[in-house]
Amino acid sequence: MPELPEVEVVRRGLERWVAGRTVEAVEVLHPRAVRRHPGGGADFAARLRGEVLGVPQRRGKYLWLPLAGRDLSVLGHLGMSGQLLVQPEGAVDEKHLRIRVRFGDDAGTELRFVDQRTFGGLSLHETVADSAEGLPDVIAHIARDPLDPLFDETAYHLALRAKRTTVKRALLDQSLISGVGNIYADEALWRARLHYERPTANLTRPRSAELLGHVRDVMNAALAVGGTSFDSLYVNVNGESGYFDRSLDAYGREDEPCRRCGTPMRRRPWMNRSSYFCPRCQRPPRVSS
DNA sequence: AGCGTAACCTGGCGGC
DNA sequence: TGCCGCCAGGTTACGC
Repeated sequence: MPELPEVEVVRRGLERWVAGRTVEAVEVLHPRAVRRHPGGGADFAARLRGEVLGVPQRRGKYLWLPLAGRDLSVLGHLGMSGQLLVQPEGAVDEKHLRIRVRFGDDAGTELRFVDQRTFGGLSLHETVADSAEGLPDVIAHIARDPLDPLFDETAYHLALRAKRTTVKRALLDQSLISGVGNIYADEALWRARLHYERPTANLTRPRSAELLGHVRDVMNAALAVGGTSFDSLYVNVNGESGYFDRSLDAYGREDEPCRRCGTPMRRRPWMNRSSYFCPRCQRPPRVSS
């Protein structure tokens, strides 16, 4: 499932393969793939035609392509199963091909948005007025991510202290810190030896700094090997799978021995998903909700 | 207001 | 063999 490292791998692929190219035609093959676009599929296609794509940017799990010389950006989110593929023109359509972008050059490739579960999509938005990188206005509420040099660590800590919630919820709250999903949340919590239901209100500054360090470490490790893949759904911009799943310490390891202490790892239903943890290294808070 | 939960969606898989 | 229910989870709408 694409989280920050996987999206960054896609962003780099787009930078190499589509930045600077001029859009010739857009086909929207499924309405849900453009449901965040205010004008619908026909409007999306019409407004993108003729535009020149700038250098792709990313914040958390969102990525966008600023349109050259315009205060507009194409915003993308991969959702659960989205892929952005650069394919040869004429290659057989993928089963779940949702959007095709053809270019007015002779490079011989096109950009495809493929998405089985249709949680992801593309849309066109005006950019925030003072944003040099062309931040789309609809994601202005998304916090900077932990790999962003401008991420405000002090503000993050103070927000954690002010919230009356638990630590994993706070890690997944994209308005506090972006880019963290269920997988990297469990990995960082395991590294920090924190139970997912620990209240954030009494986290000390050193403890939250340590947790943030683990979030950065696990994301950088994933980036180094090109993202994570658990099945054939996630591939990068050129259709290459990542290999980070082989080095996960917590996620998906129910009943397998903790890599620190050997205790069988556990899985608990949590927020319509699962939390994986070591019952010995990650003790639950005294008062569990 | 702030926090927690349900719904959106598809296909793989286990069980019967 | 085939069908049914469960599971995966990022985001947002909604309710308390």
